[in-house]
Amino acid sequence: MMITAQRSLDDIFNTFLENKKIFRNKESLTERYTPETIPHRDNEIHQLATIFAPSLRLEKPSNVLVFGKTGTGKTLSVNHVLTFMSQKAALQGIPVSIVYVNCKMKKVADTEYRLIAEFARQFGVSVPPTGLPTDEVYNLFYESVDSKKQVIVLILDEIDHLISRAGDDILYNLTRINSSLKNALVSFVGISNDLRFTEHLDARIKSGLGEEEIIFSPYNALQLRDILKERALQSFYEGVIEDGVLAKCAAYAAREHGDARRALDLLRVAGELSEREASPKILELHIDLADEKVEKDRLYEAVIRQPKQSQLVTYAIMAYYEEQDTPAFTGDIYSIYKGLCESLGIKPLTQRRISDLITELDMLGIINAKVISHGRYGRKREITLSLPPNTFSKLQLLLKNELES
DNA sequence: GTCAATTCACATGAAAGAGACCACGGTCTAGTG
DNA sequence: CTAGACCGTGGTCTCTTTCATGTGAATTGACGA
Repeated sequence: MMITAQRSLDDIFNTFLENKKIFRNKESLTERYTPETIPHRDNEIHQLATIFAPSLRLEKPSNVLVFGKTGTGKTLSVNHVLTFMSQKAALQGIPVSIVYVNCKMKKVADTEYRLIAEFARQFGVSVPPTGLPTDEVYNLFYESVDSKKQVIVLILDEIDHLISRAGDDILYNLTRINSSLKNALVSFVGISNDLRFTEHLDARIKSGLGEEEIIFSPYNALQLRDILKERALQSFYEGVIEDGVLAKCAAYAAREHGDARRALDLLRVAGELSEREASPKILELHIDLADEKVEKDRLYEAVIRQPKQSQLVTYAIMAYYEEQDTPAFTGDIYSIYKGLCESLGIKPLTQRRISDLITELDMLGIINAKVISHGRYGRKREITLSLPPNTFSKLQLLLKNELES
């Protein structure tokens, strides 16, 4: 990167043109891409298919909960099975509809109202983004769906997110939808990243929603390598990948928790890096660089996208560590934060709120916060920055600009 | 020395408020024939 | 007479504040050996 910055523009474009390209089709390394086959998921796919088969006879399939860490192919497999099934149903003239909703999408489906509204919308009813009572939206949904006998499968991706934001009443209402419908049959697929997600649920909901449960275990390094091999075939030209690169990439991703998405990300970024360097091949070195870059970009991105108050807190934490080596506690951070607010002319939030913001930053991986009891000296959160040291100053500058604007 | 009570400095929960957004229905106004 | 502008009401949603309760080990102080 540093090298390219010093070369003249002409040079850069020339080398880019002259160089043999590395990517054949970058698309197949991105998240949007749906592969034809899903390696190492035969069992799960088989289970899913068995569960949903009854819908082809217009019987209500069981509700399913699908668990697994990110990048283990949950969404992919579910979509794969259900699209296949709906195509088959369409051929035979069987009324089966599949609706997919990602509950994590902000402003789309992260509250009860929006979720039902989104369902209704997918069935062709126009629902205003706000303003209606929630049961009104339920009624609109019922009307749109109940006109004829049909099977409907609602996929709720990242359902744990919905629950944590909006409580589990939603699920209770959802599981009772069938009793309000005369013709249509509705069943649910809940997809969750959190394995312990059902622990906090009401028992009735748990049994209602989780009639069947499927667990997607993480990929191991070997399986990841298979996946990478397959995708690499489509996305890169032949011979541009040095031996051992895929294995290393797989090993890096397996080190986290067998996240295929991350593995593909790494490979893509490594490809981009080597292309930029005008290297004819992707080398193992590029995987290392990519690993660093992916992590760094994620951090920057996360910090920049925070609302102003969270950024202020982050800034306060960095300011603290500029002065001190001892670990920071909530009280320390709060007083720095208050000082910052004063100098910027912003009304400071209460400590209660800051405490929550710190928890959020921790979950995003921007900082580490651990509750430690210091006995007589209280129970505090020990806050440390989880930044590689070389990113510190850059991030600080970035934040400063952001805050001043 | 041992043990339970105390204590600190917050963490964590619950509830409710503020302010933004929006739909709907009713009322008012200006323009039209 | 009617289309459009303009309220008022009631709804959701996010971010906060307020009030209340919980927490875990260092410290304290009573107790007995």
